[in-house]
Amino acid sequence: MDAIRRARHEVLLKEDERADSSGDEGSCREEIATKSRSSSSSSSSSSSSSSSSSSSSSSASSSSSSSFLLCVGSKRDDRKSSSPEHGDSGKQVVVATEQERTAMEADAKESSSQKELDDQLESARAEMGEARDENQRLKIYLDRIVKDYRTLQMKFHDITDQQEETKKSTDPVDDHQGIDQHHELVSLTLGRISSEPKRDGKSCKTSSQGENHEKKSLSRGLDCTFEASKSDTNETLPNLSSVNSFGEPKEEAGEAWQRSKSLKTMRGGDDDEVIMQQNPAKKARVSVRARCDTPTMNDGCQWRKYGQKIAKGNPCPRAYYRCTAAPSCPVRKQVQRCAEDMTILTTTYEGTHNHPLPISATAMASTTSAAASMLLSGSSSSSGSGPSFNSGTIAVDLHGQNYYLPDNYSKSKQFYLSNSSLSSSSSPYPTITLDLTSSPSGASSHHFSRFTASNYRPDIQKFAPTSLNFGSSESANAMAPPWGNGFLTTSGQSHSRNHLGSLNIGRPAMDQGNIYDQFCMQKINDHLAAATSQQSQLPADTIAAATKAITADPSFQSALAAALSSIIGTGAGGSATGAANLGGGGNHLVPKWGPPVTNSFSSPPPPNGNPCASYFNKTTSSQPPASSKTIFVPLSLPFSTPSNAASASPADKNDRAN
DNA sequence: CGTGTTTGACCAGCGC
DNA sequence: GCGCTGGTCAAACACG
Repeated sequence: MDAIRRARHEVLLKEDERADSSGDEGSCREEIATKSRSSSSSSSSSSSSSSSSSSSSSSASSSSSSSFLLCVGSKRDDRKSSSPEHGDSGKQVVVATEQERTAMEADAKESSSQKELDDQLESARAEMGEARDENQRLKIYLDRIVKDYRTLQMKFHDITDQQEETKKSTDPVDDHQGIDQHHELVSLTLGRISSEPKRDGKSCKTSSQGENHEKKSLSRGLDCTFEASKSDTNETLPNLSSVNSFGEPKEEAGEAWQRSKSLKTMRGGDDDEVIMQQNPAKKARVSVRARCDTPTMNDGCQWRKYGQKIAKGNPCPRAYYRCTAAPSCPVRKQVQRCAEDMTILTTTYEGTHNHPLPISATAMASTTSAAASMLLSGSSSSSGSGPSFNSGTIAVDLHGQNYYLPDNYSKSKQFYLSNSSLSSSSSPYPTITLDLTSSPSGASSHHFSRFTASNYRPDIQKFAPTSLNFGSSESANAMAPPWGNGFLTTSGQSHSRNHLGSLNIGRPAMDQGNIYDQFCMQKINDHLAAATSQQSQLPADTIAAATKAITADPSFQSALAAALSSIIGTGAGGSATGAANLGGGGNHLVPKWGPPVTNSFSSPPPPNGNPCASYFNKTTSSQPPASSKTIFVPLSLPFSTPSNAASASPADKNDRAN
């Protein structure tokens, strides 16, 4: 009781402190104090008629409630102490009985009020417990961060020491090795270093400076916990609390884009400018390669073309689009056809929408955001690619869903920063490529997308292809492909029907009213998060583990079946309504199954001669600077990939049949 | 007339 | 400093 009272008093004191302070610290204590404040204010409002919403200040109301609590205790003590007085004398007895009667009446009144107080105490106790738990969680999280930081710091020192030793021991003429090691160090710099050898050479020239810079970058990245990258100049640290609390990392890419716009294009207003100055350095691009006959993939967003260029090395023009769903939306995309296979459309997204998206656009937005987050977080975590790098998690916020990826996830080197895996080799942005043009072959793979983040290290060729199997081949056959062309750009209505059965990194798009999709994706995501959080020894198998977890869940399977039936049942209803971006293919609502493709790194091109796969093989193997790593991550990307001759999947047939 | 596209010009970054 | 390239702007144009 005493402890509770003390704790409550502490809470109230904190409330007073909060009332006094400006509240810009954003620390854990502040958060708890905030929580306690809300709880205490609610309890105080229930206890007394003068609620906190009245004209009296919050501190006054809180102090009154605290004194009230103390008063209750004293009354109880008075009652106990007054009882022995009853049997002293007859007169006193009469007086005592009268007193007792009045006391009884008072007791009756008090008992009711005491009940209320007990309730309040109970609630306060519960609130305190919650606050304590929250505090505990935050403490654990903070400890983890500090631990990670120290571990990485030690690792960094080890690496630098090793580099020094090797530099001393090896022939100084052996520049290549030095460069390689520098690459290794560069990988610690959270991905802002270009892969171009010239720059590396330049970095080697100023090795000491480079090391300092790298250390600085690393430390800064660690300070920000999950910040992916930093530019070289004058960046300010982002709001730590916002990063650590996983609140809205959504804005990161958008802010990055704002920075990329440079000063001349600050038309977006003061807010954007402030944002740009606050968080200037994060830049992640997500490239999506998909077969698409239409001029652009239909990802559900509204885009306005603002430019077109003939990029070097590709006769196909590159189109520049800007999101027009909101005037200040920083998201842009570049659309370019693959030079070697004109059916492949490469869409590069930059930024994150700062506005509510139509349901039809959430899948792409979530996926790209997730990929960008993975890229960024993976880049920061890939700094610990050394063998002894351990501990720590990567948080990937997928539109409100936080995933904690163990460090082994990053240790598997599944995600890399890159200049770009696209033809724009000079792009300094980390780019992750989601290849939806093909899927791995094999019994366990049917419609998997390829999730590729190209690496800026050509000397590293560690591939960790991982395929996700959602179960038996029958169930896989029953599953619709992750990308269909149900998404309409301008209609704002979702007609997605074909994003089941695939692992959606982000929040899935869904038919309005089709909760099965969401449920399934939620299931998948949850399972993936659970599986990845449990992985410890075999990072390359973690997704497979997640798959196991997914497929092992009968509820998921039933939900999947329900979703499928729902999709099939309502499939005919989802018709294209002539989205502007859909072009001639807008009428085709046939889901597309990617042709079976084997692992592009270890296996020959697919038998059907998928040019995209061959292209990707080229990009990954024959092009030295673009060594990429690919894992098979089924993505729920409902692009419009209409009218494709290669589309002959069972789901396709089903769709046509319906 | 409003909206979106086209396209030449412009600008910045980078390498030589 | 110059040229190249990517990215963006904005006037002109097209379309419904």
